[in-house]
Amino acid sequence: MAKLVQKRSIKTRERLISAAEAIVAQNGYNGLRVEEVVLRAGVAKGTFFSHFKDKDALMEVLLGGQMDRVLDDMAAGPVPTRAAEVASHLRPLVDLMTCERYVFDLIIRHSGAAAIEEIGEIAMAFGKFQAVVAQWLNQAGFRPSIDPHLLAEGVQAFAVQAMALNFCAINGERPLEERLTDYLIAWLEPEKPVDQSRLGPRPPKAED
Amino acid sequence: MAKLVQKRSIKTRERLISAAEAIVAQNGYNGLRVEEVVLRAGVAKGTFFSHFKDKDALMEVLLGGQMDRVLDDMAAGPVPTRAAEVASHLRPLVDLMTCERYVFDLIIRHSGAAAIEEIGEIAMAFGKFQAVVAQWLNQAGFRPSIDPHLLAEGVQAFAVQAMALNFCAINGERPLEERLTDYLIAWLEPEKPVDQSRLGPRPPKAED
Amino acid sequence: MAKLVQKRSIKTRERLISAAEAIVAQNGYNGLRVEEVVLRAGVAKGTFFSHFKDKDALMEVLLGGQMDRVLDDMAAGPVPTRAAEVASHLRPLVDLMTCERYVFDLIIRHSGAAAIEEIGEIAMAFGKFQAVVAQWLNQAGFRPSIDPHLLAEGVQAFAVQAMALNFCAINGERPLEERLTDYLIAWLEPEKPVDQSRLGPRPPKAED
Amino acid sequence: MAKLVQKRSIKTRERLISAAEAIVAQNGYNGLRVEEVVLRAGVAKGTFFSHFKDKDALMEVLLGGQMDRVLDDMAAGPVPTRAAEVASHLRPLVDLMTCERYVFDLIIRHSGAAAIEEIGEIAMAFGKFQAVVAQWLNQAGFRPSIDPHLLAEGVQAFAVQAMALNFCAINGERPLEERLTDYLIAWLEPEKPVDQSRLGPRPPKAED
DNA sequence: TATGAATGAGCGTTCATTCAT
DNA sequence: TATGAATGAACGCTCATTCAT
Repeated sequence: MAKLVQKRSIKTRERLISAAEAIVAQNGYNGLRVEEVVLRAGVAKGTFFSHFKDKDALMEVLLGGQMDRVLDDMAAGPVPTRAAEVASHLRPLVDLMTCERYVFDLIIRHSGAAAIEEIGEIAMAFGKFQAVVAQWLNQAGFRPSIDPHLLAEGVQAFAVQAMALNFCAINGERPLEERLTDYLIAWLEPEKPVDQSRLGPRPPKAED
Repeated sequence: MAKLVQKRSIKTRERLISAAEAIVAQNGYNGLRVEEVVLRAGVAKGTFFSHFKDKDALMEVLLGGQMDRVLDDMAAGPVPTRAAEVASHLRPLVDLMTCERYVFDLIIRHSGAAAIEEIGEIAMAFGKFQAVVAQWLNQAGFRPSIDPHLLAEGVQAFAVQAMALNFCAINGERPLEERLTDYLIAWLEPEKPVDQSRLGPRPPKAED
Repeated sequence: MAKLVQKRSIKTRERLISAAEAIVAQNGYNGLRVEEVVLRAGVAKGTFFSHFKDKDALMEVLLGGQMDRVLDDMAAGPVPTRAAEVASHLRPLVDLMTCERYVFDLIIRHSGAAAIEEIGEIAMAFGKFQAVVAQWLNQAGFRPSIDPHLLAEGVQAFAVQAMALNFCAINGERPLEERLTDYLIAWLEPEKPVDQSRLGPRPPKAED
Repeated sequence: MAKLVQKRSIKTRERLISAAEAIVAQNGYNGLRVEEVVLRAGVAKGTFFSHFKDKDALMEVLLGGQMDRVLDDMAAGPVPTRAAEVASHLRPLVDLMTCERYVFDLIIRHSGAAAIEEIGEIAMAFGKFQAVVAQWLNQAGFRPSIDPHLLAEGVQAFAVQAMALNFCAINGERPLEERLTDYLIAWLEPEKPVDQSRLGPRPPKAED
């Protein structure tokens, strides 16, 4: 009996999420309106807010879920063996995170949990991301003297940086993946420096 | 006459900025309301928007100015010669950027210019940051085989990452600077890997 | 110029009130929705709340205005010379206050100002009511040994009591005005006691 | 078995009431939420509504019970022989009714029954109040030419008026009992008019 | 009786930004 | 430039009450 009641609740939650996903498919994440979600799900507004603290909480579930699926694919796929491959393997996640400026901002804002009780889906996804990448780097044998978790944090830092710069028209010329590749080569394969000619004209320097 | 008008205009702008600074001192950046700014400055709301394109433009002036001052100090100070020193030299900038979550988000959002015509104070400050750090790294001779500008971008990426993690209760134990130092050692002194025992509790060591 | 701007504001306020009055005429006070008011007035919701603190504030203006008009008529009309006349002269105000249960409750709730700065239209109307009635009683020479203001307060007390009882099905048989008349005779003409047969069968008493 | 169920039912009802009383003690009547009541009582929300028609029904039980106890004390106590004594004897009831604005409004709203079947605890308490006061007035011999029940209704009207005015900051200076005393002197002892100087600051007098 | 998820309908808020004067 | 009323488009909230199980 208690279970039946719970089932109803779970069903409602799923209907809300499905409705939201349908709207996102049409209008994008930024185009999602709580009003429309409850309309499509056929539930009352109050019901929405008894399932999700606020709109962001729904967003967390939606985006966290997407990230999770992408990360599962990444984890299931082949292990990249070179820095450039790491960059290209990150593509699906990067594409998701940069599909909308709104999405990028939201994910970054939720990338860490403000409190241990508040670990949301996105923060969890970032944890998983760290684990997957650390596993990759470990297996591929990148910089074995460095803790793979530290390396993985660096990969995240560079990925975020590359994505952030990608939203700037000023840096728009440079493809995101190319920029990320350069970062990762320098980070993961420090002994094999980036081809400097790619960086554009450079003032002569003493040590050059 | 034109001059008089200009003078009045400049004065108004200054009054708006002063008012804003006073409010920030009281309520923080996040607590700043345009309403209150114009109230304190004794002008109409519309006047605000004839001086600043939008609220963010004011924020840019306030925060960009702060960053600028900090960067000038950094540039005028001694050049760090080891990764750990780089981390500690970044302290003032890091402190400014992490004084409020709102400030961090805002600065990150404005760290790159959306368009070439729209380069704001914050984006400029990041340009300066890049220049200062590249200069440091160049002079200190970190990883000479790598373009100092790429290295500097990495320093920025790691600083941002360390700051972002600092906002998470989950990672709260670890001091920001310690974390950043580890990043920078691995990034700037790849041949001298991070001491892995630092990731947990750490006994004092002779070479410290 | 400042005046012109104010004029716009006054016009908007008037349009809100007119719209509200039209709705009340259709659906009653209880059927008034803020949403519909702004729709009819053709203004934004935010505008409503910059003119009225909340829905009750609008209600105060509407009902306070109505009360005011009724009281002006009362003041302009002839002075009642007997208690029964006082009761009948109060009719228009009583009718207004009992037109809806919602109205009665609201008026009672706002009949006194919670703070001196918060004197609303309804509280003011009650002040005026006191003045009008005191004037009546004074001119008519009711109980000259008693302060007319005290007498007027009593009239208010009895009127409210009669109205309150009128909302109870249990007391519904007795017409409001009849009940009020009995009260007022006993209050304003104590030497001329109420006809006791009107009160229904009564147990015999020693002093009867 | 039926008895067992009844017992359980009665116990549940009692737990609900106890929980409500505890909450009232903490947060006042106005701060009582059905949610919290069921939480404290350890039952489901629906259970509440199978014991009480609605929230007001609970309030009736709580407040009606309080009023009842107060009225029993009043009935058991000595009979007031002068108007001023009536006012002071009403004190406990007045205190209860004015402990919160919410309580006053609620009691007034329930002071009469909407229908004969719907006579609630509060309406019953008012019936009792009428009986007690009528008995007092009859025994004390106030205005013997007037039906004590009419007199008692007047006492209620004046008490309510005095309480209502007491909630207004505007009339805040004047103590409730003093005001009520003046009303009752004029109502119950019409031949002995209120000393008009009492309306302002008042010198001590011999006959007091 | 007991359960607790769902309801619902409107209120009030937010506050940067616009625009007619 | 200056004014300040008006905008707007959701969001979030309220919370007693209902109802299917």
